[in-house]
Amino acid sequence: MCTRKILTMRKSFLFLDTVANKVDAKGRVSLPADYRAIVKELSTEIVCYRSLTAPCIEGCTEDLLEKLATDIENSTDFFSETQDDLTNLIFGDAKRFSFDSTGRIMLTEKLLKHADITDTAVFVGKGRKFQIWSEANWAAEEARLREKIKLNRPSLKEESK
Amino acid sequence: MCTRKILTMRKSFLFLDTVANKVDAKGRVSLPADYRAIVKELSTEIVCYRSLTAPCIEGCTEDLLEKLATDIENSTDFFSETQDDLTNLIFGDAKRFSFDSTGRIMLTEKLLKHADITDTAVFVGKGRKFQIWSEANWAAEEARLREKIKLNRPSLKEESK
DNA sequence: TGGTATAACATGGTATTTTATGGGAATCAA
DNA sequence: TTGATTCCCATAAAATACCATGTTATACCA
Repeated sequence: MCTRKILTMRKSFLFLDTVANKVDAKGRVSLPADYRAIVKELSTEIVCYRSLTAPCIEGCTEDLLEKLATDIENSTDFFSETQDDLTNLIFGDAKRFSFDSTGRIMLTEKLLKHADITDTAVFVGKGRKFQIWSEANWAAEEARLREKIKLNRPSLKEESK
Repeated sequence: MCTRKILTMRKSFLFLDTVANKVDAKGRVSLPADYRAIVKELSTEIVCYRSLTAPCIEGCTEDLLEKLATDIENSTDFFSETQDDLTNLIFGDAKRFSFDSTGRIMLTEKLLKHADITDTAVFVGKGRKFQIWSEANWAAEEARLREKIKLNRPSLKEESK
């Protein structure tokens, strides 16, 4: 409630945190309350699509896709042909999801299957976007990321010593 | 109180000092008054996440993360793999914390555990960020830091002698 | 300068509100 | 009808706002 008020005044629209919510028999999942606050504030909608690179669902506000589309329109050189292809894939796959009065969305079979999600959906904030993972896949992914950071930033390793 | 006035007039928004506050059974801790003044002044919120390099919690204003999100957006392309990994780690772990009318935030189990905090949280200012340590871990860390400085800057050793 | 009144703060406790989640009725399409 | 989707209600747990108190720090005055 406090959050909502502050979001009303400011412009901070970051998807944060990691939340695990249950997927019930009907396929319903609660969108984390913080995420809902963002959607309401921006008067936009949630859009989800299969991640192109990982076994997870990716989501963002429709606003962001709008921005992406505009960027592509306006600059021919900024986006490579490959990226253009990727964009087509995303737009083709993306679907709009609105939540009911209790804050739940209903993910499709296609998405759930791509992410190996059966009974629990893990929402992972990514700033302007977020991802939805199965518990097992996310555990593996997080481990991979933390390992990678250690290797790529020896200076950090040094500091922690 | 004097602090607040100065903050109002100047643009000095540094987290300073070291303050030890109690963590109650529910995980509530008073955010140091000076820190709260900064948050209010900037009309932002506090965001905390597990330090990547040390057994402590790290915190900053949401503004700072906003800036980071924008920088990442602009510096790399929409589909960059590095961007993907980085954003997952940072934003996925970060959580927004708003304090109640008495100035307390409620830290999560995950964060407290990472920092070995049970009953006392030590807030350590770091300028734009701050850290939260357990008493024991902070004592060790401070000793380590002071020792390191001595070795790296013999001139200081000379003076203190 | 010293002493006292005042305000701010940390902290324990309690009440109220959100939120996640299960289940049922209503709506709609095949 | 059947199967699925949307809407609404109920509830338990968790998060949040609010109240009260002792203590400390600050401001004020003699």
